[in-house]
Amino acid sequence: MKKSKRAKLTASGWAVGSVQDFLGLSDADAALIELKLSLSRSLRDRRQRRGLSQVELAKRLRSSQSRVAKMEAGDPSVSMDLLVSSLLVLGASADELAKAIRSGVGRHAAA
Amino acid sequence: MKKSKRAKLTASGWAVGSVQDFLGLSDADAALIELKLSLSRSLRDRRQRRGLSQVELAKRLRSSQSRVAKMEAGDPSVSMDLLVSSLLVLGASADELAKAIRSGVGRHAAA
DNA sequence: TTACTATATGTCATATATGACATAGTTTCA
DNA sequence: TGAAACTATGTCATATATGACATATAGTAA
Repeated sequence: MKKSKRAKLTASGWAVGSVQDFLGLSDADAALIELKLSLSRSLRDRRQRRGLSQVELAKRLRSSQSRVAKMEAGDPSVSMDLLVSSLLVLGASADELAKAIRSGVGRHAAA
Repeated sequence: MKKSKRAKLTASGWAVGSVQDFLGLSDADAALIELKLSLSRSLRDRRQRRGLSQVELAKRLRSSQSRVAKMEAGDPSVSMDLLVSSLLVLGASADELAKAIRSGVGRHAAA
């Protein structure tokens, strides 16, 4: 239950691998972070393609602009549930979700 | 923020579609639930293939047997983060995650 | 400059998830 | 039978996520 070792470093342009050792993250932890970052990017992409502002998207999600900003920034306080459900609200298909998953999960040894 | 309309009904053999109307779930909400149920099934599959008990898996996850049981039962109190990170700890690949995603997300109209 | 729009960041009260525990039910094997 | 291993379910204290708000920063146009 010490999943809070994450860092906004990773969201701010750091390669996860380089931070992983520094923070002592397990492979699975690192993979999860990469996955969520990938979903974050997908969300921003989709929103922008639709020409929506964060405020407009927040309204559709019954959330707030600040939370949308945090979703897109890969903030550690954002759950995968929120990211995925937001993508679904934006009409993301199973293929698109799967694609984001693939590009977000690095290879790691089986535990 | 009224996502708590879920039901264990869905986990207990009910088709999501039939419950969706009853609970007044949106398409995106229903898709998210289906997705999580699919991940639940994947988790049980993987665990059993490895010949692990819930207790043993719980130890690897630094969690408890009861939580593992809830994960596999599709309990509403279980987050997608926990499901995915558990699958990753069990060595699930990107392909396998993507597959679970695909089979879990039903088609729904773009919003 | 000012005013406006969009996005980012920090904080907080409340909602939800989590691990742990107790206990009940189930399966398996003598 | 019965005990042992496994799984399900309910509860709770604590941890984490959430929406909302304030405020800051960045860009744009007048």
